[in-house]
Amino acid sequence: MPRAPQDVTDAELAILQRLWDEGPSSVRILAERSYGKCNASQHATVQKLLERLEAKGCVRRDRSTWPHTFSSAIGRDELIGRQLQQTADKLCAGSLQPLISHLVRSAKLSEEDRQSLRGVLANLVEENKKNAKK
Amino acid sequence: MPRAPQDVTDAELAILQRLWDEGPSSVRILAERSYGKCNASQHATVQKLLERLEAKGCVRRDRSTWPHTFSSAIGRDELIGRQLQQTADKLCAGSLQPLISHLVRSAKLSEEDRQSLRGVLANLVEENKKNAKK
DNA sequence: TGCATTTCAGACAGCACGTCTGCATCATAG
DNA sequence: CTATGATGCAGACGTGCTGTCTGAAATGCA
Repeated sequence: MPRAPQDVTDAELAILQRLWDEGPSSVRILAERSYGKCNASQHATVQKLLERLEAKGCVRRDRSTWPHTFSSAIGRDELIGRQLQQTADKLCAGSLQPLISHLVRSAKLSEEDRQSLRGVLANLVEENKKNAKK
Repeated sequence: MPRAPQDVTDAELAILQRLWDEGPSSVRILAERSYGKCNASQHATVQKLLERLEAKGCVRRDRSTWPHTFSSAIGRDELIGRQLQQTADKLCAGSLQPLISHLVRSAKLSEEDRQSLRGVLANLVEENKKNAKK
């Protein structure tokens, strides 16, 4: 049984983080921020990672500029969701509920965290009522 | 930069699931449940996976019986926690809070789910008050 | 003792992933 | 237009993980 490739690799993630933090960039900018005074092969490495990220739909490439400008196609939050769904698939038959209850039970929540959670829950109840009405 | 090995591999996880579902077992039982009428090499494969799981502290081996009896050393919930912490480390600088808020916001929660969540939250508040008192 | 089962150590192939090389392409200066 | 330097692109490579497999030693039993 062959192994399944990861959706976003560690090195790829490092690039994504930079795009999230610093916005659209060229390959050179990204490479220099990562390596500092990058040489040719390091430059090519970053380019390859971007190419793979683009193939995975995680990065957009603007070919109208020169050099090309890369920007993230998914947000941090979206990637979090994918990762969570992945662990849910592996460990909970796809259900996210066990993850939630685990987190709420085990995580050290600050008072603000609990407040915001209660708020979100209340909103959910509201929306639910609306949906039920119509 | 070398890649980091996974903590629990897919094939290893399949073995763990069986131990969780069916309790302590011998290698043969596990192999037959996985392959059905397993041959020698499949038997050895399961053995190797158990050996690696033991090295990772996920499986206990009782060498006083013959054949050895294997049982899971960690629960499903504990592994969930490890996975969650891992994604938190990668995407949220180690904080679990963003994971919680993402789940509560995005997941399709049933009415019971929300009820139980509210209950857990209330309990947390209670405990917090107690801790604050003493 | 002979036989079947299990354990153990190690080898192996396939592949993911990060890296690197060579060449084509483009923009700009002179 | 040509020279020059930066960039894009396609593909190869090494390392090491992962699942699988082989062979021999160890164990229990008739």
